[in-house]
Amino acid sequence: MPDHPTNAEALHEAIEARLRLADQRYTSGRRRLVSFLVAADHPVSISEIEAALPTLPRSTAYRNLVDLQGAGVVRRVAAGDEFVRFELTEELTEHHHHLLCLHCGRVLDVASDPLFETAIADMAETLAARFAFTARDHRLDILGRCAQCSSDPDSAGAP
Amino acid sequence: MPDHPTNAEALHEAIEARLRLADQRYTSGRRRLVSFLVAADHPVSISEIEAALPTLPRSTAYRNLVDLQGAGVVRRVAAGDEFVRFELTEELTEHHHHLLCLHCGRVLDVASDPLFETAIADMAETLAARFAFTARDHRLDILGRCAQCSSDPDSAGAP
DNA sequence: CTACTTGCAAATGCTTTGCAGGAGA
DNA sequence: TCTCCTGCAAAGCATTTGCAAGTAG
Repeated sequence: MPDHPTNAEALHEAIEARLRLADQRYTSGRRRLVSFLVAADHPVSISEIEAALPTLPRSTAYRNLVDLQGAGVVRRVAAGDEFVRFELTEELTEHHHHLLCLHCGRVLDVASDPLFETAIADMAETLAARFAFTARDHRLDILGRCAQCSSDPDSAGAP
Repeated sequence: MPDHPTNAEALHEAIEARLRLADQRYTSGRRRLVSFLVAADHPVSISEIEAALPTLPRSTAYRNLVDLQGAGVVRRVAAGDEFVRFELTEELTEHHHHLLCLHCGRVLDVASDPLFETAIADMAETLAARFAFTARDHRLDILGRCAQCSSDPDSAGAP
């Protein structure tokens, strides 16, 4: 029984509510942008957004992403060591980790599971304690080679 | 018995060797830059480098960092969601993770330990398998609040 | 000597911003 | 109708590059 929105309608309502709290509106442009983020099962780059929503000017996309971040709807993802990407915050989706393909730059979402999460949180706590650091969250990225790049050695470039 | 260089001299020799392999020279400027990375116990940003090595022009610093990356001496670190930072590769230091202060942006290195590493590697393997992804490495970032920012609520800004 | 490096300045390219018109509530 | 949003064009900035001089080997 997660406290996450469980269907598309509830999700959009939750997003609209968050925007309202920030005195912002859930316009059709923003809705298209968010819908794209929802449909993608991975963090998306600006160029993916541009390709998917050709009628949404870049400057508007950037500005919307800033606003959506401010409202706690979207967060930046520092992917490989390359491009900035965006995804819905975990309050709207679920906690997950990322698989980063070192070959093509693809980023995949992978759900963790409660056992792993407990173990990771414990480790994080232990490591943080050494520096009197207060752990609030963690991020686990797995670097390697995706299925496509394993079977097709010639593919290259970020998706 | 790590296969990492264990003292400063051996470290610089290892670095010089790597540069040679890439037909590059370990000039005094590069040595100063590397020494700064070694002395820092955390990933450093361009502005930190600039402050520490005022006589090293930015363009040269950038170019050196690119070359050092190519030689496997340095790697980029996508820290919080903010600035690019650089650190020595783990072949020259040791595997470690990062504590990211959400308040001031500070990034601290924290060594892991074999038990944790085994556990994390197993998890990574399990999660990767779900996508036929070949895990090669992992990255664990712990997000929270550093000791300084916990005691002094007013501090702000990246170091 | 020959090839790699450096420093300056100019160019790039992503991201942000100013402003006037348009849209949401 | 008041406030927020959008689009275009211009501005900002971190990073990269061209080129001529410097330097390591």
